[in-house]
Amino acid sequence: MVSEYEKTRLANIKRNQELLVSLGIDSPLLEPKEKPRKKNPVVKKRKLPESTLNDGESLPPTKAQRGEVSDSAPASSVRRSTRNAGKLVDYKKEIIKDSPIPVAYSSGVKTSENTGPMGREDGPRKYDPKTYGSIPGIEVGTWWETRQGCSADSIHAPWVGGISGGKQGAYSVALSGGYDDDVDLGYAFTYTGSGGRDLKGTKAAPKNLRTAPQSSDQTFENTFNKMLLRSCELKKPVRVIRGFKSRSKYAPAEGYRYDGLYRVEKAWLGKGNNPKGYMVCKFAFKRLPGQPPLLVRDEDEPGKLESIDYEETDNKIDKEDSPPKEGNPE
DNA sequence: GGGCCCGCAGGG
DNA sequence: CCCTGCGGGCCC
Repeated sequence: MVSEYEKTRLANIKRNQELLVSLGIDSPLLEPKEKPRKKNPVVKKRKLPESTLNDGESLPPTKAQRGEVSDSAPASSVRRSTRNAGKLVDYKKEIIKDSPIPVAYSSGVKTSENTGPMGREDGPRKYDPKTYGSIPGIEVGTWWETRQGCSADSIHAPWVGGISGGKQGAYSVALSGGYDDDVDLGYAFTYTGSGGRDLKGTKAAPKNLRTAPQSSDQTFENTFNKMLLRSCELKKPVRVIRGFKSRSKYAPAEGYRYDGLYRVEKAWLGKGNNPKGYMVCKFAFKRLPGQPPLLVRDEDEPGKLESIDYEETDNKIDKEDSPPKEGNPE
C-alpha cells in the first residue's frame, strides 16, 4: 500500500503541475522547438580560465574550508561529500576542459589575504549580490562546485539559505530539492518557502541546525516568504541557481549552476509534503524570455548534457490578478 | 550512509 | 546583537 506521505506527495505534484499549466507556464509554446538529438548540439564550448579550480594551486593549503582542519589533502582533489552522490562525470577531468558550462572564476574559498566582507577569493566581490537582475560578467549557465562559490560571485549570497532578498523582493533563490513535491519544468517551477522547521530544539534538548524536517506551518510572515511574495507583487526578476540535490533533469549532476532570471508568477499557501500536512508557502516561477537555453540532462545518457532551445512566449501571464487561493490539495 | 555540529552571510 | 537558513565537512 502506498504510504500517506507518498499519496500527499503525488497529489501535490499533480496539483503543482496543474497550477503551472493553468498559469500558461506549460503551454505548448514552451515545448522544445526540436530535439537537438546528437547532431551538433548547440552548446557553447568554453575553456576554463587557467587560474580556476586546477588542483587547488590557488588554494593555500593552510586555509581549508573549516578553520585549521585538513591540511592533509586539498579539498579539490579529495571529494568526500554527498555532493558527488549522483555524479557520473568527473567535472574536473572530463568536462571542465571542454565544457558547455562556464565555470566560475571564483572557487569561493576564502583565504587569509581575503578576509574582507565581500568574500571573493581574489579580492572583494565585484558586485553587490543585493541587486535585482543579472550580475555583470556572470553568464547564465555558470557553474560552481559549492554554494560558497555562488556567494563569492554575487549570484546567491547565503551559504545555506535558499532565499536571498530585500524589501523589494528576492534577489535570488536556490533549488536544491529540499521539498520533494516541487515541480521543475525547467522554464517554470514551483518552489517552497522557508520556516516551519525546528532548528533550535528545546531548552532541554537544544539543537543548532541549519536545516531540519518540517515541524510546523509556514506563513507569509516569515521574512523570506514575505520577500518572495513581494517579488510576486512587484514582478522583479529573481536569479535562480539549481543544485545537484534537486532531482530534476534540469539540475546539474554536481555542484550549482546559475540558470538565469525568473519571475514569481504566483504565491499561495498549500499543504506540504510532510507527513503531518503542515502548511507551506508555495511559489510558481517562470523564466524570463531572451536568455540562453537551459541545459538538460539526457535521460538515455545521464552523464551528458544537451542544451534545449525553446520558443519564447510573451509573458501573457499578466491576466490580472487572481488572488492567491488557499491551497487545498485533494 | 547517517548524524552531528559548525562557520558564515544576510535581514531586522 | 538577535535571528534564520534547500551546506558541507567529519566522524562514526
